[in-house]
Amino acid sequence: MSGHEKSRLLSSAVADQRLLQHKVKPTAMRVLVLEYLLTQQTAISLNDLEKGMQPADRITIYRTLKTFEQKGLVHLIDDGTGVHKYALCDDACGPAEHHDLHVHFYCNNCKETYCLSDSKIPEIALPDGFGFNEMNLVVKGHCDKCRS
Amino acid sequence: MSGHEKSRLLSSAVADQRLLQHKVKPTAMRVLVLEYLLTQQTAISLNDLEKGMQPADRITIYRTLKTFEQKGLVHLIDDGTGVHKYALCDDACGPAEHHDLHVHFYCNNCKETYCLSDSKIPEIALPDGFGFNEMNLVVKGHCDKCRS
DNA sequence: AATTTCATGCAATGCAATTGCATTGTTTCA
DNA sequence: TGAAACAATGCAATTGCATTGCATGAAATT
Repeated sequence: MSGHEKSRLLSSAVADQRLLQHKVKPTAMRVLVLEYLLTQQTAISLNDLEKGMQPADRITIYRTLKTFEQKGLVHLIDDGTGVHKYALCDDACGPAEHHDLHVHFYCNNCKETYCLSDSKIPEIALPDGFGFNEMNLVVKGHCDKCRS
Repeated sequence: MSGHEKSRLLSSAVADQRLLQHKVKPTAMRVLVLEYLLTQQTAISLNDLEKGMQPADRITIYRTLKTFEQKGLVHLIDDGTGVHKYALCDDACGPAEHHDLHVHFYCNNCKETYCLSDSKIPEIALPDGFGFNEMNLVVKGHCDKCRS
């Protein structure tokens, strides 16, 4: 390991830890992506991620996110805009299943997508014979910043 | 008006009525699309609509659906598959707003998308400062046909 | 050191939504 | 009625994004 590598690892011990916990090999790229995600308050698209951490290859980021998703670090959000958004999972998420059954909020004004971790999705009464597996609830409106 | 045209109009009085109610000029194309939609039990994609009523131009169907949506005849459903689905609205829908705050159900087995008109979306508690406008709730699982 | 496995980067593909433009049909109005 | 204005249609082309193929490079394992 080079000196540069070592110092990088030291400065990103948190990210490394998190990667290792989820059995993801902490490469430079992955640490960078994870660190960037850690700075975000809202979900982010591949495009914005690419812009924010240039120079970095779009496809590599894409595959990194896919790996993160499979290992339970990140969940993919479909907010209805047509473009995928990504956000860090709670610690409780693992490779087998995501525990992100929370509400997502899309602000029609600033176009940001929030994870409302505290707003749980209530029970829905389904017609007879229908069996529940997963669900996706997106609320749209104006966020706190855009209303004040 | 030709005899053929007249008989067509007579046989599709229901569709014509519905179009006129929503201030949509009942052209041949629009009547055909609406009649096809009336036969559907589940939401349908542009692709399937095109296949089902060939020969008909894909783009024209697309724009017809867009018109229907704007006039409150049809609502567009984002079921998370990435392709848009369309379904007829309740009579209560108008041009200004859609009253389709019902749950949509996607069957992971038969890939059909249902409008669960009777399952209303419950109140969601949002964080302070967040204002509600619209919402989209998609439940996924297995439908009644695929479980029996 | 050699082999294998994994990560990365670039190019290319695929799919669906959407737009531009020319043509045709329909309404309006003098 | 006839011409102008407008709306609907059809075809071609474009866009935007997700996704895959393939070749190179790095890392781990023996």
